[in-house]
Amino acid sequence: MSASAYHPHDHQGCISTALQQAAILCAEQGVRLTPIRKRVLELVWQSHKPIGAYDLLPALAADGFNSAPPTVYRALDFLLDLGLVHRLASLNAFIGCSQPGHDHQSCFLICKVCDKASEMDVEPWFTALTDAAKTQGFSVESQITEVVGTCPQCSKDSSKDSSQKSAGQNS
Amino acid sequence: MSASAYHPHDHQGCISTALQQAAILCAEQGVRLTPIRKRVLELVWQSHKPIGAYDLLPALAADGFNSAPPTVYRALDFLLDLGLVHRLASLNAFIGCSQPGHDHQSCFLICKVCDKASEMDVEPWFTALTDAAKTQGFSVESQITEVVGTCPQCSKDSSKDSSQKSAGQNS
DNA sequence: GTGTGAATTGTAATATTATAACCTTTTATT
DNA sequence: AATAAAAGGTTATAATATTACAATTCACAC
Repeated sequence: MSASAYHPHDHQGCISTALQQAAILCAEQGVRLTPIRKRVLELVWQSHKPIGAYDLLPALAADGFNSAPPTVYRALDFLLDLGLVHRLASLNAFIGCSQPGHDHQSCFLICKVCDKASEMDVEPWFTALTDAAKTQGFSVESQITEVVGTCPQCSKDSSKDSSQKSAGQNS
Repeated sequence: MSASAYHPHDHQGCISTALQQAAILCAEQGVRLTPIRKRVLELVWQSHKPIGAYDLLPALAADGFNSAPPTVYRALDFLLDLGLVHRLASLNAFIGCSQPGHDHQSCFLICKVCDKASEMDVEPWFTALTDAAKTQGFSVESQITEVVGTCPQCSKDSSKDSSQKSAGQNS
């Protein structure tokens, strides 16, 4: 959860937690977490990096699900609406939300070396932006902040050798 | 310049200022502001809203320039590299930079009513963001923040009537 | 001022991401 | 079972962006 996505961790645990939370959230909202939606959420979480919509299609096909763009976009839209996944506009890719259900403004730290991304809570940042915008008469509704840099794992790796690109620290 | 983009203003002045600044910047950097590049910059500035790459093509064609996607993307890439324009990832659109040459972290306030966008300096809070990331071991390189909300002009308009979509306040 | 290499532009094709439109199936409810 | 709403299937296409390579123009050395 707060176990900074870049480090090795029990990712299977992350996935099942996410699926459980999703089931609860859908029940609360009275909406259906259908097999396709559930599978898409699982696939998004399974990826160690933000994943593109089209990258989900082969896996869906392999599972015997229908596999055409509208299918996956519908599922993603559903998950986005519920806040179960986020879309990273700068990457045209999707990532699981680590605090679904909490209506929060988030910020993504995207590592330019390993391409992984992690969500950071930025309530103070958001408050500052909102206030600053307000002094200009602009009323804020939502925001996306996407930060590019180097994650701790890759910083560490590069201080040792210098050839890594998403090597090692998986799952 | 800091005349909050949403309000009526001498936009022709904005454009010529931008072109002059661009010429200076290119001279400083020893790069060429060719006719195509200059025209693309002008067109981007001429637009009252962030403008898509493909929306630039007809105007280029009308000017007798070559008009194919690579042409405009090359020009845009050139301008992006120099910091003369920004790309708004959430809109797949481009907008002129109001402080070119100043290596700055900015934030865009995008009005969901009139679709115009304005750049806000976030240097003051950027430090806080960077520090927060640093406590997680993430070293920040760059950042994009795109805020959606309602601009002052549209807020004012909607308090009077309720049917406006980019009407009126042009140029 | 000519030759040379680098930068820029032209051109055609194609990749990638996302949506529209319409029809069929499934689900929940009566 | 009848019905309406939701979800999914299917085909086509829109919108955004890039690759690859050829032709041209430019800057600079000679």
